[in-house]
Amino acid sequence: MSETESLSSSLATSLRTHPCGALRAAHVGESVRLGGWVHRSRDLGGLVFLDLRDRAGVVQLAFGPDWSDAATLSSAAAVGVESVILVDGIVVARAEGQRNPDMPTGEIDVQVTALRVVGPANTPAFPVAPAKGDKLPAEELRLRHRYLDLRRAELQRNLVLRHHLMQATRRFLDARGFLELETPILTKPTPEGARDYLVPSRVHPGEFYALPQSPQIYKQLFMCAGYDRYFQIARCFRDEDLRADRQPEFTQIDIEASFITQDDILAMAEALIVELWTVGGVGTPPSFPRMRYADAMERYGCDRPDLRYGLELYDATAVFAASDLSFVKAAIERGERVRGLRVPGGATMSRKQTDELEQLAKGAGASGLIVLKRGADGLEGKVAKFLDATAADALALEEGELGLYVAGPDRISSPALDRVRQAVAQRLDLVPADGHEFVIVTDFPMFDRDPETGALAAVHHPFTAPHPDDVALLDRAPERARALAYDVVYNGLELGGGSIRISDPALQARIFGLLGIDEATAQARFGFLLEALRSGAPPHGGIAFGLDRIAMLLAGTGSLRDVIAFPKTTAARALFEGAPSPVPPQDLHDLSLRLAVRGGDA
RNA sequence: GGGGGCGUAGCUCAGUUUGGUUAGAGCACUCGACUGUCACUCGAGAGGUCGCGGGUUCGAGCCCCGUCGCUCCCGCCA
Repeated sequence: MSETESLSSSLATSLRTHPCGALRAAHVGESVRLGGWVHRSRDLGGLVFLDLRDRAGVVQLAFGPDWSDAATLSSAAAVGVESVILVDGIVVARAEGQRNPDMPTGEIDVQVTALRVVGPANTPAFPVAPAKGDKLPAEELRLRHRYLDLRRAELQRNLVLRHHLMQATRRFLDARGFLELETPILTKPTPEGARDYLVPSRVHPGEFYALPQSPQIYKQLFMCAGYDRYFQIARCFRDEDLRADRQPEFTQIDIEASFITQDDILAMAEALIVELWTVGGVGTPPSFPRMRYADAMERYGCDRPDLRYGLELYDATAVFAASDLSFVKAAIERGERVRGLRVPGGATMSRKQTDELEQLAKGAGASGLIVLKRGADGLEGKVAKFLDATAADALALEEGELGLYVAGPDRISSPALDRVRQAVAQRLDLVPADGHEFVIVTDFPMFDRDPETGALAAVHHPFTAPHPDDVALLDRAPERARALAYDVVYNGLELGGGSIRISDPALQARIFGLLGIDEATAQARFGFLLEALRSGAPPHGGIAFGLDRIAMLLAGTGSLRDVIAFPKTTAARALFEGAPSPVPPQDLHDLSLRLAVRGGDA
């Protein structure tokens, strides 16, 4: 309401006195001039009604012989939907029985005395005004005619929300002394793990810029330069395959600060998220629980656990070690474990449903899924006969419960049980629709080891500081060393993450060494960061949030395409403009490029 | 890179199971009627490369092969 009121005065121009959606009973008697799109029209013969729409809302225009001349009346009857018109008229109160309680402007009409069609519209490719029961047109059409899709109330709401989230972010960070600083779009190929988008240099034949996957190195340079609180609503680019929640160009709320600890960053990050969720109309607790990575993996099999429901994992190795299941005993003798979860009420699941769960577990690499139900007479299931009478109690299975177990190394059983847990929660409808469960996961490992090559890779990125207690582990058992890295998790989704960075050049060199990056390579790839670290680097760290995903969650939509004005398709195409596209041979020549594939009809 | 779904009028869909006359419906559109509608109503009309290419067949929207587009998922995305 307050937004509509403030729009009312600020949107007045030489061509209009009010935005359409702002008119109310208080305006009755005023002469107004309006501009907008014809939302719908109803021609009753002697009377014509047009619904006029702008971004503030919809108002009904009334045309009639007592106040409109014949020419105005006939052009009102003839104008097509989605045409842009300018009208002069008088705001009148509607008679009893003619009011529309479903419209904010439903108390009044604008009796039009003059009409000008300034932007006639062809019949739109798909309807902008929703009819009850109408399905959305195909995504392809919506993208191809994006200017029409963006006219729809739903997308306007989403983009307005996105705007408010961005402004709230700027206010919040500005108030805390953060400087909004920009970083280049044409950059050097980055140490991130995703593929880079490359841009050929005309001036330097054979050389390329990369579009940034994130401003990571630049924000550290800002810290070294003494700009001790930085933020940016930064566009990032990654040339990887798309998903409903993944676009090749996306926006991060990128934050970095100096002279801080992990707790400082996380307190600030919590407060920002609380602010954004408030803007989105969703209440949150003032601070979020913390969970160590190792605990998250042990209890949920996942580094971003969904805490809206229980179904925690537990260790059942001892029970199965006492069984006659040879394949399980063999696994246990190899030092592996049996872990699983109890599903209250799960004994009602059909064989077909539990088979599907097993397929999920196998799809995640597990060799199988042990399914046990506790009925009135004890354990049921394919392997029940290999377990003794005390097993049900030892497994803590109550009557009516389903137990699901995976034997194997944790690196297999965790992801398998994670999938099973999520699937069970969905099938049994255990996920509360209005649940809002945050958790901050800390103490991520520094490295993981490539199972084939045995090489270490940075879990976060190569500039992440090790946990001070684990520095000694770096040489002895680097895969056990924890990092000062953290993620903010909401309903099982990663909102953002970050780390404390290495500010000691000697330590940074050591980490590069562990990652197999030799000095020459390090110098070539990010020498300028190393030099900065050697030139007086403050302790610093930061965090980055996915703005698109946050907007998507708060808008209540399942697709990033609904909160991005001009998104790409899953094949990374922009259908409205037809990008990417072949370029004329001359352009390639100027860039010293020759195509190895034949490119289109250019 | 792999797997699933979808593609028929401007839009949303039916028709494909079991090949057989001229491919239908609702909305939108055009024309006509209508002075209080708000998804106006009523009457009439126009509108089709069944995504594209090839094949099987006397005959293909329907079966087969290929291909393109959109979408969901796996891989991938520190």
